[in-house]
Parts: sequence; C-alpha cells; structure tokens
Amino acid sequence: MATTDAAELAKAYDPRAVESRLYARWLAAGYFKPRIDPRRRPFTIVMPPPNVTGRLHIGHALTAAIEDALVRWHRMRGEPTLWVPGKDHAGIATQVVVERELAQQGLTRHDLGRERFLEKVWEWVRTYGSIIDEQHKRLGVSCDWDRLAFTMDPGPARAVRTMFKRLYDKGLIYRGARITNWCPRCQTALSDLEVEYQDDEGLLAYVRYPLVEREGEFLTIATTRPETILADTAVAVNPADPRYQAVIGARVRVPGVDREVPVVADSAVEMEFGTGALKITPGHDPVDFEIGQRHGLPAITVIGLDGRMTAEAGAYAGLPVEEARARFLDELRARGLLERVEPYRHRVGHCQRCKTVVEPLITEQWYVRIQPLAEPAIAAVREGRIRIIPERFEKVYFNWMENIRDWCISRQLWWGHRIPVWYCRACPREIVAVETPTACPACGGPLEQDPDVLDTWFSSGLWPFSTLGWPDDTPDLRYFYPNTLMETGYDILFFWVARMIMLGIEAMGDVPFRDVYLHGLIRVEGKKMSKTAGNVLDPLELMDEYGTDATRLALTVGTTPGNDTELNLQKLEACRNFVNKLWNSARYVLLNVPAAERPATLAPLTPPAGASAPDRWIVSRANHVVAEVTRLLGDYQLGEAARTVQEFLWGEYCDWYVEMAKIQLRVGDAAAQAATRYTLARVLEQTLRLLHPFAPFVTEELWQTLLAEPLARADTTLPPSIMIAPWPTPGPRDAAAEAFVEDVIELIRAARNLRQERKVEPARYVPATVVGGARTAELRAVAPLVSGLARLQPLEIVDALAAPPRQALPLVAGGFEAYLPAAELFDVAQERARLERELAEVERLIASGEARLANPGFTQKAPAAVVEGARRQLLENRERRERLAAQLRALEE
RNA sequence: GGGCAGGUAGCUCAGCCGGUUAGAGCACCACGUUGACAUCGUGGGGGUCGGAGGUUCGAGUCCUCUCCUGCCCACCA
Repeated sequence: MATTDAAELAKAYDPRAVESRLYARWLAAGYFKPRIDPRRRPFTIVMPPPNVTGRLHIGHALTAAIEDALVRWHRMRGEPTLWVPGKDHAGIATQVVVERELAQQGLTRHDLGRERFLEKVWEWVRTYGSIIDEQHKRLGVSCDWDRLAFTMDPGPARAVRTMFKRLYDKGLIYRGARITNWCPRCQTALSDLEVEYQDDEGLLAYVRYPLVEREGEFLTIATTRPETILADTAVAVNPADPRYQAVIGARVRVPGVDREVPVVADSAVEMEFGTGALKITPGHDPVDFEIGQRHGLPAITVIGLDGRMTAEAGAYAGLPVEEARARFLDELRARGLLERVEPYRHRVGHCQRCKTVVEPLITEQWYVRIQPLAEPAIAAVREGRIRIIPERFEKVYFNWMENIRDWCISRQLWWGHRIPVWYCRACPREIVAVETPTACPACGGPLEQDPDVLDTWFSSGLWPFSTLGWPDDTPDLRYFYPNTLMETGYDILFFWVARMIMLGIEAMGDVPFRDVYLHGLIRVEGKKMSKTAGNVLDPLELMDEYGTDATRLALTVGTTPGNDTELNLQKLEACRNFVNKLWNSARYVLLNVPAAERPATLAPLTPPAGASAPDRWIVSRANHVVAEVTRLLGDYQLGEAARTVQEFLWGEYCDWYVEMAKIQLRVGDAAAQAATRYTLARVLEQTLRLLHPFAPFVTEELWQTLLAEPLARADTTLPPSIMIAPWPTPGPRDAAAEAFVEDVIELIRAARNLRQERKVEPARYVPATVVGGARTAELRAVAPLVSGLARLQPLEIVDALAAPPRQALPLVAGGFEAYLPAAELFDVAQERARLERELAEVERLIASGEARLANPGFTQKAPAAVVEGARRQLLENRERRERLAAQLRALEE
C-alpha cells in the first residue's frame, strides 16, 4: 500500500497530507464494516446521534475520540465490531434554529405555512447533516457508514409509530388535560426535563384576602405571582397549623376579583414559608393543580398560550404577564389589600432551547404512563444487567427513576414525528395506526391526523434497536442486540439513556446495552464552553492546526470517566509534539533497519538470539506495557491507557533504548547488531498497534511504511492494515534484565548529574572507574553504552577496588560505585559536602527502614512480599551507606 | 432541602485492591547544533496531597466532622 520510506518521510509529520488519504483507503477496503461471525459475540455500539442544528463542537469530538478508540480496540481484538453512525432531527432544537434564521428575514414559520417551513428545515438538515458527516470523517471515526441513520428516516419513523401504537394499545400512552410546562415563544408543551431552572430576581407580595362575613378580618398570603390571583379558586393552609384552625372551611374573597373561594386544609402547604397560607391557582401552578384535584377545585385560566392575559383576566386581558403583574399590584395597593412587597430571588423555569420563561398551563397533551416502564428499567441496573460507569451515576439514575413522573410526549411543533393518531369527526373516534389510514375503518368517513409531533427523545429512545431494523426481526437485530456499550455524556443520562433502557426493555424484552460509559464535559479556561462565552474550540480548526491524532490524544489523555476535563492549546501542543516524536523515532528506525529486516510477524514479542541486556530490557518493558494497556482499556480507563503508551514510547523507548541502540549498532558484532535492529523494529511496531486506537492516522502511516517490504511479499501473512491487525498479547518478562538496565540508567544519570554539577563541558570525555562487583561481566558488556551516554572515557570496570582513588569525584548509584578521576575538577570541600548530603539522606532512609522492620506489628501483619521488599531495600541502603562512607573517608586522607 | 464530584508542584491533571523516598505534561532555571527529532536533548528547582480528628504496624489512598469550588435533583408559593 504505502510506498514511502524513511528517505521520503518528511522531517516533521504533516497530518493533512495523510489523513484524508488513509481514511479513503480504509473506507474503500471495507474495514469499518463488521465481519460477522455467528460464533463470536459482537461488539456493538451506536453513536449518540448529533443534533442537526449545526456543526459539531468539541464535545462531539470527545465522543468520537472515545468511541473510536474503543471500537478500534475491539476490532483489533478480533470481535465482530459494529459502530452505527447517525443523526438526530432534534425536533424543537432544530425548529428553533431555523426559526431564528427566518427571523433575520423578518419571517415567522406561520408566514411560510407548515409545508414550506418543513421544506426549509429539510434544506437545513441536508446542509448541516453532510457537514456533520464530513466532520466525523475528518475525526477518523471507523463507523459503518452504510448503516448511517437519521431519526426521521423511514425505518426509524416506522419504529416510532410502532412503539407509539404498542404503548397506546397497552394503555401506557394516554391523552389528558393537565397542567404542563408551556413555552409561549415556541408555542409548545415541554417535558419536565426540558425546563431549566435558574435563579431570577423577582418579588414576594403579601396580599390580603378578606374573610367573608367577618368584616375587617383577612388572611394574608405571600406570592411571587400576584397576577395569577385572578385565577385563584381557594386558599390553603396546613391542617396542623395552629394559627389557622379557625379559618379552615371559611370563605375568603379573592382580592381584586368578585369571587368567594374556600379555605382548604392541605398538608402540602409549608407552615414556615411566608404567612403559612397559600393561594391556590390550579390553572397556573403544578402544585396548586394537584391540591385543586384533591379538593375538587375548579381551574380558571387567565394566562393564554401566547403568554398574555386572557379575557378571564377582565381589565387585564391582552397584557403580557409582566405588565399585568405590575398593574395588578398597583390596584391591590390602591385598595389597601397589599401589605408589602419584598424583593425575592427564586427559581424560575426557562425553555431549554429558547430561554423564554415557561408558563405552567392546562393543555391537552399525550403522556406516557412511565411507572410500568421505569420499574423493569430500575431492576436492570439494580441486578447488574446494565452497568453504569462510573458507578456513582447509578445512584443518580435510581434517584431519578424512582421519582419519575409521566412523560409529556406531544409537542405543538411542526418539525418531528407526527403523532400517529387520526380522528374521525363523524363517529367520532380516534385511530392509532402504524400505516397511515385513508378512511375511518368504522364509518368510512374522512380522517384528520393529530397536528402535533412527538418529543424528539421518543425517537432517540428507540435508537439501539430502530437502527438495527426493529420492528422487523432482522438478522442485524438478532445478532447485534443488545448493544455492548452506550457511550455518551452524563448530561443526557435522563433525557436519553434512561429512556432507551425503558423503551428497549419494553420493545425487545431485553436491555438495550450492557455497559453505559458516561464521559465528562469539556471545559475551556475553567468554563463550560458556550458560544456566548466566546470560548468555543472548533474541532476542525484544531485538527487543521494540530492534526487529528493530536486533537484526539488531547481529548483522551488525562481524562477519567464521568469527570469534566480542561482542554487548552498547551495540551494540544504537547500532544502534537508527541506525535512528532513518534514520527521521528520511526524515521530513525526506518533509516537503520533495512526493509528486508522489518518484522514479518505480529507474534508476541520475545528477545532475539544474541540480544543484549538493553534489548532484553526494552522487550520486557514492551510486554509489560501491552498487559497494562490492555487491562486499562478493559476497565474503560482510556486516559491512563494512552498515557501509559506515551510514557513508554517517549520515556523508555526513545530516551533510553534508541540512544543505547545507536551505540550498539556502532560497536557490536554483526549478530548483536542484527538483534538490536530486530528489537528496534519490533518494539516500535508493537507500540504502533497499542497506540492505534488513540492516534489512528500516524500509526497507520508509520506501520505501512515500516512494514512496506514484508507487506508487499507475495506470501505475507500480515494483515493489510494496522486497523485490522491483531491487538498485541504480551510476551515474557525478564525481571533480571529490567533490574540491571534500570541500575545502569541510574548510574548514567548520576554521572551526568555529577558532570553538570561540576560544570564539565558537555562534549568533554572524563575518565572513570566503576566497581562492578558481582555484575562486573554484565557491566562490561554494556560499557560502551555507559561510556557513550555519560561521556566517560576511558572507562575502567573492575570487580573491586582496594582503596578509592585519590583526587576523584566519587559516586554511588544503581548499586554501583564509581570514580571520575579528574584532578582538575576535584575540590575536597565540595565533594565532602555533596557526599555528606547523600549520606544524610541514606541515613534517614536506613533509620526509617530499621524502624519499620523493628516494629513487630509490621513484620507480623504486613504481607510477606512487602516485608521482604523492605528488608532488601534496607540492605541496599546499608551497602550504599558503606560505600559513601568509604568514599568520604578516602576524601579526608 | 437532598445528592454527587472535585480540592495533590505556578497551571492542567494521574495516583488501581492502603505498603518504603507522591508522579506526568506544560511553565520555570542552567547547559547543549555527535545525521530520528530544537514540535528536541541533558540536568535542576518546586508539593508535609484543603483543614481537624480517628482506624491501622503503616493513610494522598479508609472512616467522621469541617471549609471552599462546581454540578445534579426537588411542588416553600
């Protein structure tokens, strides 16, 4: 496939040059499609369908990065992997944005009429729908585009009607006139979830209600909404309130209105609030509505659907609510019925989409009787058939589900799934059907469809199975349902996840997915991102500037499930630098490992014949990283997994192994050099596979380049793409090699440190003697590395030293004892100070180690391995102390 | 009113079942052009893990209380 090689690889990675090329190739090769195998359990996930309201933002990019990483990982593990992409018509949200656009031309949807308005919306959907798909492709998502779904497609639409009819037939959908949240701007009912409460500055008016037939006596009530007094049909007090026992059952005159209403007793009244007496307005307050129902009170409507006072409001008819409030207060004041008005901050409901203040009004709406659906949904999570990650959200879920109220599903909008109910005027009767009926089945009369549409979440609630062909019994549905995973932001746990669980169990008799992974929200500069705050990061711009891989890494590294994360340009830059580092390390390997020697196998990593200690070390470390990353991914710890690979690649492979390899390739014999080249290539190859879920493009590009030769062989057994290469499995560890090389690294570090401390010019070689003790032979084998990396030359390695050399900088590190006999760098006072400092530190460690081991509680109760570790550590520290002390003594002579 | 999360180096965050000397990236300081990489390398400074108490041989990690910050839910009008 790829023809580029080291010589052609640019000095720095240019993402734009490769991303679109690779994506097109993957798509053409069909890698995104599941390879169905009836014997294997599939990995299934549906994409949370983005709203077609506009472009994708960084939150969508986060979703895509997490899901694609998991999808790629599972695919590499050989699971038949299906990722269904989709988009949501987003009823009210989309209608609002299109209306907003019309408003700029001075038009409303009524100017166009239903039909033309819907054409306009479809136009919008086509424009933004394809932008969204392009953005997703740019992000590298490996979803099955052939199954791209839209909530308004015929399939999902039939699913919606089928579900509606099913619930209706079971008596779980009903129509009723109840008090419901109404947005006067959108002109529609809203569900409880679509109302956002915020603290607004308001007022609290204390108003006198004269008692009937008790001249001069009155009840004072406190209200934030004096204008609704016009619709009062009672006053309520708490039955246990001693202050009001005498008035229960009495009648009061509604101030400003010539209406006598009863004083009722209801325990919903809080005695502590205001005066303890509550005005009851069943027509305009949900609590009052319920109290009204309990006491058989009538409901009066003084506020209309347009948010203005109705004819019932008499003199105030036609006024907006705010103005009616002010004027009515004036009237009360004039009549001496207003005791006082206090400023008052309280929670006021606003429309989620347009922010208009919501009015609770009595309207005829369709509802889902939710309790029978909620119970099995609660049980599914309670019994572990669905697992929520992080677990703490299970509590949130239970709390909401256990207090759930009926779901208002009808919307007086134009954009959405039309409610599948038809009315026959002649009979009269209502018909609920999946297929549009042409005439009344009873009398043959003409039918009229219900003008309303469904809450957009009704259709998204069916997503895990409506995208697989439900209500038909399709092979897809049988194989891929339940989905394995639902991945989304915790902000739509109730809106979406809970509804999918309820509707999924109802429709399919089984949970819609097994795991729910909830990610956090992205914040920029400490704030939630929003257009008004002007801190919106556009994923396209980020990908242009830093590349897709870096953008995706920035979104995944350092994030934990359910926690919000901070994204900033520094982080993107760091990730871009990492991608570049990977690119350059690959260039080194490509330049030094001839094409014919590139790995033709993806088998678990084992050290080659003739491997040096560093070769064995890096192989062992690589195997450790495979195990660790696999474990972390299995635990949904994507951030940690990505960071682990990153640290290995940069901190161990590049910083140490490549540097050692450079020397080994210069000084070793042919066999040793071959072993090093093999190790360089295979460790890199394996690391590319580990990183592929997080950085798909650069890893594929490098993999193709690295393996170009073996891939091109006629008899190759390699898969043609890293995307479908097997996920690595760990080979054996080599504890001895790990320990030894880590000690050598410590020695080199200490030597470098000492050089800098003594201001030795970096380029200068300094002679050194190292005492190897029992490890002399091993150490001699890596002498060129120590010599080269610490710039020590000539380097003498001895098993023992009769006496420390004079006029030498002494050093103890990694269990080795070393001397840099450079007389001109030597300064007794400085060396003494340095050694004493180190000695003091070691003494401290020895003291604490001795104290622990002297504690019988520790030696008896702590695990044997921990005690053993402490013993070994103590011995090592004591040994180190002896050496430091000897060096210090030598200094004094 | 109820619930949840976070408070660890100047900043952004890791730290799994409690186990020796708490980590990373960025920022900071010093030095560095040996052909993978200055989008880099080497070395360094910097934190008694919000506070108090407790459990334990041992606590950033568990428990209680407390103070900040953010979020969610809720019918005190």
